[in-house]
Amino acid sequence: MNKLLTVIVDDHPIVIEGLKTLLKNEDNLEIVGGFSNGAQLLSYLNRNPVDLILLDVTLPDIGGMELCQMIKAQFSATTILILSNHTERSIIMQTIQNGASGYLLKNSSLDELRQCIAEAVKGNICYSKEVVEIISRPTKNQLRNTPQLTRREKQILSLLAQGKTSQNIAQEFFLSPLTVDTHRRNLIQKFEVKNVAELIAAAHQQQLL
Amino acid sequence: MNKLLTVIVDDHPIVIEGLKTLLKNEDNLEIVGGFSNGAQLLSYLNRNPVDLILLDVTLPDIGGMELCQMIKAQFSATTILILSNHTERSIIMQTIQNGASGYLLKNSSLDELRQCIAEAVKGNICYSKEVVEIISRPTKNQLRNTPQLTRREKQILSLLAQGKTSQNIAQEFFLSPLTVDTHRRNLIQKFEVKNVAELIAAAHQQQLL
DNA sequence: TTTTTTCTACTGGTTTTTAGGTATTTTCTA
DNA sequence: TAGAAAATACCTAAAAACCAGTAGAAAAAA
Repeated sequence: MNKLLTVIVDDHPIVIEGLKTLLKNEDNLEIVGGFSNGAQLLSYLNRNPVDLILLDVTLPDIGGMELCQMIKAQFSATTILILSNHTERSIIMQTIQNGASGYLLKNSSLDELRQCIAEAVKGNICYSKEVVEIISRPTKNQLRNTPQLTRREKQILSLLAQGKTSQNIAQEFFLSPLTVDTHRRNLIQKFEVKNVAELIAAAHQQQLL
Repeated sequence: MNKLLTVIVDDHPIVIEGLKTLLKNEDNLEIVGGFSNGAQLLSYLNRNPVDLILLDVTLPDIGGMELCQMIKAQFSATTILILSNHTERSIIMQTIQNGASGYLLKNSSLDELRQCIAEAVKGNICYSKEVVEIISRPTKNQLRNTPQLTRREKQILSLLAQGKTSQNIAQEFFLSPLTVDTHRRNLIQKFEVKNVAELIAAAHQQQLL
């Protein structure tokens, strides 16, 4: 079996060097490059085959998220492992949504790194222990103030998210526009937001849309 | 080591029976119950300890998503594995966001099921092969019509999602409200939506917020 | 340095939302 | 079956959003 052609992308040269040293004795992979920004990485990918990318999310020129998407769009066979210090749930979830095969914190052990690499190239998705902890603990915000919505309110919320006006909605449900208005106002009250725009954002954050 | 106390929740009794039969020879787990709706499950959980739940997302009384959240809020030690036929990316991602430890399609092999259970109780998150495939392929929709936003537009989009009015935004950026209005209109055009509410929804779907 | 894009700002008019309420009927549910 | 919750509907008036344009200055790209 060929060695995994691996590149490291991080804006701290020290991290790149550290990883190179840590991984140089692994007999199943070979570090073929280290880059400190997204542009360098992309230009390398265009000229050379790469199996695995260890990617930091904070880069000087481009967000890791976008980069992730771009790489996956062009080089879908390449596996991406995120290596980051961000402990926010939403960021972790986003990287996976954008095609990453795993997420590790930078203080992960070499063992964890090894294991995740192994899983990732097998096609699985893998997180380090702490990351799983973050993912599985429900955001306090999320569960605490999730308003209890009635059936009608849910229906109307969903149509509002489709850009419908009160009149449109009223027609769909054979209601008076004034009624829809009332529901809309109750929604805004329940979510404690200022207007429909913020309402949609809040509803989205709480997975209600 | 004690056997894993496992319950199965599915609205098709046949599936419950099938799983019971398949898993009855596993020596590390014991099926202690099978339920066909969410209410039954919750009432059982309130009286009995359960380590693992094999959960279908489509139930007659309550959505699997909500159920997942509720279980995790009350019984955080219980591991949830989703067993479903839905192949939509968004649904899969949501279950994980709601605290599930994995996702399997119902046509998964017994081996995959075994492996996922093992991973899940170890605290990892695990998907069957097909599911990983679904997750890693970028939604065509998502990449295709993601509009290219300018710096200002991004800033304004984000404030709109916070329920700010054009005047508020104008003040924050020392601009004329009319200018903000223009940007807002350009955003609505670029996203091909009808108003700000739909704009926020669209932006959210494309991970721009 | 020219060209293009982005940012800025305006006019004028229409539609919709938002904020303050009130009130009746229907539907759960205890 | 009584009481609570939900759904329905209305009024008024101000505020904000939306539509359809135009156009100069600044910044970035070619």
